[in-house]
Amino acid sequence: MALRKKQARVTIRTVAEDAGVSVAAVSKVLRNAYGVSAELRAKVEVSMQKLDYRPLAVARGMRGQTYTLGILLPDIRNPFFADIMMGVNSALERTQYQPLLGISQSASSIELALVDAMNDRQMDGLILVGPRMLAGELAVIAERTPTVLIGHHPPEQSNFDAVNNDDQLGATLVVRHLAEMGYRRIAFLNQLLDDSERALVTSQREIGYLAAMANIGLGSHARVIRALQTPRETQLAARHALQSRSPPEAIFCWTDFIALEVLSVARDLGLRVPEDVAIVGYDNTSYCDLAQNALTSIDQSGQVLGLQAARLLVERIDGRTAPEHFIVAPRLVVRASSSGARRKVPAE
Amino acid sequence: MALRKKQARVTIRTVAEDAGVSVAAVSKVLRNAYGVSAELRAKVEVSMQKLDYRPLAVARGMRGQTYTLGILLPDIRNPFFADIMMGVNSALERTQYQPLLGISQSASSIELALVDAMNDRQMDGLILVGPRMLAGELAVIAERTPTVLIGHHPPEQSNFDAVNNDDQLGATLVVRHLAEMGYRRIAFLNQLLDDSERALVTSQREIGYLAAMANIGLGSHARVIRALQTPRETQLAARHALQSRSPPEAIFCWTDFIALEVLSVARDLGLRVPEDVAIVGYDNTSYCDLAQNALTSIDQSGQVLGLQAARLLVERIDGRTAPEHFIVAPRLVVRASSSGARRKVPAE
DNA sequence: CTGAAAGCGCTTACAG
DNA sequence: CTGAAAGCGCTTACAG
Repeated sequence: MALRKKQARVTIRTVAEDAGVSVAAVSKVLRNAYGVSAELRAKVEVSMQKLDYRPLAVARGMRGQTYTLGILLPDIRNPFFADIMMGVNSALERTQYQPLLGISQSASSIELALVDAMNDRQMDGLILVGPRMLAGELAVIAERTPTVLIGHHPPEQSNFDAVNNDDQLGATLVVRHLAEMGYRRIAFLNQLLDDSERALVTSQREIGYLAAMANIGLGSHARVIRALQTPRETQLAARHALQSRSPPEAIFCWTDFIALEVLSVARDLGLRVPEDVAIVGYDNTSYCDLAQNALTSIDQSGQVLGLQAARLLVERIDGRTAPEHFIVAPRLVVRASSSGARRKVPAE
Repeated sequence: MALRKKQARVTIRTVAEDAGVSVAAVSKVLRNAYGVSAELRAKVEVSMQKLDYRPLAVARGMRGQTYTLGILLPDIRNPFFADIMMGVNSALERTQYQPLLGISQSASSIELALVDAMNDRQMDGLILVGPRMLAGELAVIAERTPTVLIGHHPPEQSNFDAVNNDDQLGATLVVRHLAEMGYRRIAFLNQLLDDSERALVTSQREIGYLAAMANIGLGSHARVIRALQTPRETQLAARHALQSRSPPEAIFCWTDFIALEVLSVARDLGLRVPEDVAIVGYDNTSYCDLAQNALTSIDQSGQVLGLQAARLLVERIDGRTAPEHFIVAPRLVVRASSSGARRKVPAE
């Protein structure tokens, strides 16, 4: 008298029997494989519909694909990643692929463990957002599973695809804008990184920042502040810089998220923004638009990045091996945090 | 000459041969099943280590568990969910379970599709955060898969567990606080919901708000504003309310996220906060602490909610069937957005 | 305590 | 174009 759960699952075999065809035939219809007549396909589709058949991804994965894509996010707190996910979702909407997310909390050890966990679950492909891993580790991962990176500038030759905005250009746009507004002591607030992380977008922004400062003759005013990306460490670094003997006139932060913390510190110190100090972020997340923030930022079109990454990944799963690198142009969005103040143009 | 990929995967059979035992024995060690001698276990563990064996979750799932838990988030943009995830992760850290996230964008149709996708992937259990589904749909889901809800108050009898903060009490704390500060025309800004969504936390907050207003004699001042949770709709509703003939003196928003939009509108309208209008949120997310927001809010300990949900889910997977409902006490965190103004205590 | 065999629900060659 | 059979890597009864 086994009552519930005993309503025998609808499998590919049930469908085959109902349609009066072989199991292999149903499998072919499922995969849109070639070599099935229109009539057979129609019969099978009717039965699938009637029986409300759902293929078990886990079983498909034993021989073929799981139709599951693993998305690795460093940090769910940064709203920029929501934009990326919107793009990924819309690219995958009409496909059989289902994106599933893992959160690494920006720790490379967790990243590696997550990739292992995703491999154990036979993900068909991986999108890694801002990974902290070493180049060698990335190569090993991509060797096994089709992989696309977002926010990580790859070496010349790689076995994965990459999608980025032009981070050096983005930083250049910020520096030029601030210089035009009359700011000279422009600092860059970056994450605390080690040498293995030069490929990260934030390093690229730093390179662009330093080059732009030099190019417009402000090289001697360039100053990079580094802090772990916790609120506490960020605030300490900002407070320290703003209270130093020769405080920056403007602080360009590697992401909006951090810029909001700096804005908070400036307010706490009684500084006027942008009169006493200008603040600029990166990513143009939704928070920039709020009147209490009015944060100048660089729009790098997170949605486009996500969409392109998903598109490239599916291509790669389908067999492409030549690496592609998709680059989006950054766009400066000026708001009150860096504009409107009456500053005199620097003497020189 | 098949070169790469041909390095034959290490399977349970490889391990069995290496250890000189049966495949079944390795499986038992893997599952910590009873009936294996210490020596056999030791031998197997040495071989697993040596061969760097990783069981394929997908294959395990064919007969047993996949050791994968599906977490359904309505919206990755609300930073409150990051707190929940920290709790989930820490509860699962030392287990074999891997949480994987799906984002529903607050649409019940996507929620249902996501649950289907997760079932196709044989998730061992589900944590649904703030689901919009109907009670009947939830019951069907929980019948099939062990399920825990966060932020959704369940009916008396249910076949799933629930973890919540006491939303009615939270709303009461806010109303009392605002009344004490001298505000009388206190409005509540809620989502636009239909009747089937009474179980949602926001509805519970509304009930608590209305009851508290009545209890302290402000019933005639109670006013519920409803808006879709897009920035645009939220701003329109806030603007409309604040510019009406008898604008609210305080606006209590169902979540921080929305309160920040209202704060922005108030600033845009040239209103002083909290002198002209007080604003209060819910969730006490990290943004509340920023000086430019200084948002009074209710802390409902997202981390604790996530931790307890994961704990209850594992218990349920292990066989518990009696439903549990875990409730966290809300805590009011007062900041400048509702305090510090010199308001006279209401006449009566 | 230990192991040989069947089976989970699919896909993949391979015949017909 | 169609199908019977083997197999993916595990777990589950069931014998021994």
